[in-house]
Amino acid sequence: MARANKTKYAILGLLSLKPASGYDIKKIVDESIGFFWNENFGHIYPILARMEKEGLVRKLAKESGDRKARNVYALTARGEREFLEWLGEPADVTPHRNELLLKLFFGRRIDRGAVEAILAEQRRKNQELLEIYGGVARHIDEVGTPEAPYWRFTLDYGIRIARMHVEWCDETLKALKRLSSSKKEKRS
Amino acid sequence: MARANKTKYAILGLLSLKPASGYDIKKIVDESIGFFWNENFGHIYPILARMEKEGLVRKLAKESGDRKARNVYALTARGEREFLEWLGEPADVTPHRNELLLKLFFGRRIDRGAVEAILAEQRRKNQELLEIYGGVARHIDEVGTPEAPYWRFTLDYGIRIARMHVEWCDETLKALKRLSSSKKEKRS
DNA sequence: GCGCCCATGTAACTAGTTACATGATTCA
DNA sequence: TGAATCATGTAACTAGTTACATGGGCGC
Repeated sequence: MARANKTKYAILGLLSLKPASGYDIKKIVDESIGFFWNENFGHIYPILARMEKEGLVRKLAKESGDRKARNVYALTARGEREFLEWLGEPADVTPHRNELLLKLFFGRRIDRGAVEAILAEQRRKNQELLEIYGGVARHIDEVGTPEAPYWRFTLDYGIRIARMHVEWCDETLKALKRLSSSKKEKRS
Repeated sequence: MARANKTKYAILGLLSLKPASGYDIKKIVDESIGFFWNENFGHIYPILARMEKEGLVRKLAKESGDRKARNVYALTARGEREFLEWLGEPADVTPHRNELLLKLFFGRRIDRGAVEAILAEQRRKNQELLEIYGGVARHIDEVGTPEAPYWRFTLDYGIRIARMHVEWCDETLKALKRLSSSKKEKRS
């Protein structure tokens, strides 16, 4: 049920908002969905070419200026259909492969201080994210386009997850301290 | 700084707990860290072979029974060193590529009901996870091995994230309803 | 003229998935 | 005897990353 080639759907989605070049796509990804998505040129260009062959996207005529070899793509009807089909399907759960948890799972193999350092660093980074997100939220609320509520939902998700990280780090750090002290008590 | 080939470190970590075969590794992953990690045979076997060539793991002598071609691997000193080195480094933030958020970002392109269905399904699956985790928590608390606290930390993370999902789904569903009603008001 | 951003692309590689082939053991 | 599980592995593939090559346009 879950589909592979997520890059394809991300590109179809962005093109469904407005026509864009490969370069644009990369920029839009970085600037607007960068906190939960990434793409790179080495993948975007070949995939655009393939999608054109498959009739999902088409190259628009060069802009009047024609100043450069800018290949601007737009969705075709088939591309639109395929995008909407994917969009209506339920999304995967199971965000697999969490390296932080993998490290923590093996945490007993290093000294407590090292584990604490990892958690502290994680907490710091997420606190940082929270501050950035605050600014983004203000920005979204200002624009007020019809898409804005949906963008706001994704941002809320990001905020909640960062907050959850901070809280979990705090709790885990506390629990580690308790671990240490109960060890000491046993020794005495 | 962030290292690729996460499978390698997962395998080194598991072997650091006790020697195991490729088959064992797959089973351990599924049964104990399956909620945040996955591996498959087609990757495990080649990578074990490669690590043996690199001197990170070594094949133990066949067990006395010798009943079968079971290749049991153990860490070498070098493997141990490499594992600990990785373990001490801070973990990545940025859990990239969240398909749920990608869909939601484009949510305005489908009707409200379809978005609600996606969220409801997501909520349901996470509620389900929460129940499973409850059982796992009891299990961990019973065993009481020295590793148990660390395993408990990873599980707490899973619980928090599932809870966060449920809450966020609820809030987002509410917000969607508000969106609908404000549209209607404007129309009247 | 130099550095920076725009812009497209290819090549080489690594990681990871899926499907398949093979055969032993265990137990109902 | 036949299904389930144990056990190893290969082949073919897809996705995704990194590094590189190339060149135009713009502003200082």
